[in-house]
Amino acid sequence: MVVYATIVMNTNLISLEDKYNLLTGRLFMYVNRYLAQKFKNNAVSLTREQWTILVQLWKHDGVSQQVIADETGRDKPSTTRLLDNLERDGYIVRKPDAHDRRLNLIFLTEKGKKAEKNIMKVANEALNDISVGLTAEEMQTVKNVFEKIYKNIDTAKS
Amino acid sequence: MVVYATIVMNTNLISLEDKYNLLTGRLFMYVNRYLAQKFKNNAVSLTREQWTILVQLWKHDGVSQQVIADETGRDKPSTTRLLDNLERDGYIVRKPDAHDRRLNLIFLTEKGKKAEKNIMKVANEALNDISVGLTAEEMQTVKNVFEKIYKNIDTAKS
DNA sequence: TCAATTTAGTTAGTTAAACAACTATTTTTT
DNA sequence: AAAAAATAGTTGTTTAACTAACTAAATTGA
Repeated sequence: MVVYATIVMNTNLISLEDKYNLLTGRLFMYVNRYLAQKFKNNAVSLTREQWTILVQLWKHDGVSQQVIADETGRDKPSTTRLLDNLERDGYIVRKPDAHDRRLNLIFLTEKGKKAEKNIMKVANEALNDISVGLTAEEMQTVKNVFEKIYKNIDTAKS
Repeated sequence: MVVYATIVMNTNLISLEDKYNLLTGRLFMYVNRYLAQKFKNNAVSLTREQWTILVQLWKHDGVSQQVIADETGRDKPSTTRLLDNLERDGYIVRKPDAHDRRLNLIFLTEKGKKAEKNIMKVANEALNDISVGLTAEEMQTVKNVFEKIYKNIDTAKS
């Protein structure tokens, strides 16, 4: 009886309640909401999703939509529509690739390039606001846990 | 110079890159996708969001929409529409409160009650799949970090 | 008591994610 | 070289989040 209980505990140390609370997206809903508020209060008219695309483009633009989709973990239709809105709002332009006519290469406009400094200032403030009091050790653990979960999902899928 | 660098490091031990990667919703997107896939493969025709509402109702039904909104961290319009779909699909019914005619009380139907066992079996499998190899200590740290972030957001808002 | 405020819920409009189905182009295979 | 398969991107449809504006009912407070 005691032995059995021990075995169960060793293979499943974490309550379903905990897993439920940690993995079902509430934190991200709140973080998203906070970032949106922060953007709004600082006259940054971008969504979090648009911002994640721009973050990639500020590292390197002139890449295809598929590259951006992969870098941001989205599917193609979601990426198409995010880029539609970023193009409409003048942050990016699509240019057909000269060597492979299936590809659109995505370039930042002047507006898109100039926006980086202020937007990242606001975004970094938001990230700092919400991570007050976190230690490097805690952050490392969270990072490891997230990595494990990514791998678990990848394993389970196949 | 060295002193200054030390001060900066002590108050900001965590890289922006790390904060960005951990707090911008990618894990959640993948978890959501995995849960949706698991539901589909097991003939559970619910979204993650609908499921989180049912989880609350399985604990106690007969509560108002506002209570459900608060319990699941959503605003009222989102809750209204999730309940619209759950009602359309026969999992719940709305009944006006006899004592306060502003309130709709939400009750599980027979279908809603009977669905619990199978749906939670599938959901728990998914939660177990993605948390393979996590230790209780890691989980506790993640829990603490999430709590800190909740508090930070709450503080920063006001 | 009755006007003002608060609370509960809905509706409208925008953005985004998912899947499926589609076109156009390139690459592979035979 | 031509058919088949793979790749890039778009469009349509459903679900869900957010904000703002709205109706109805209850509470408050002058």
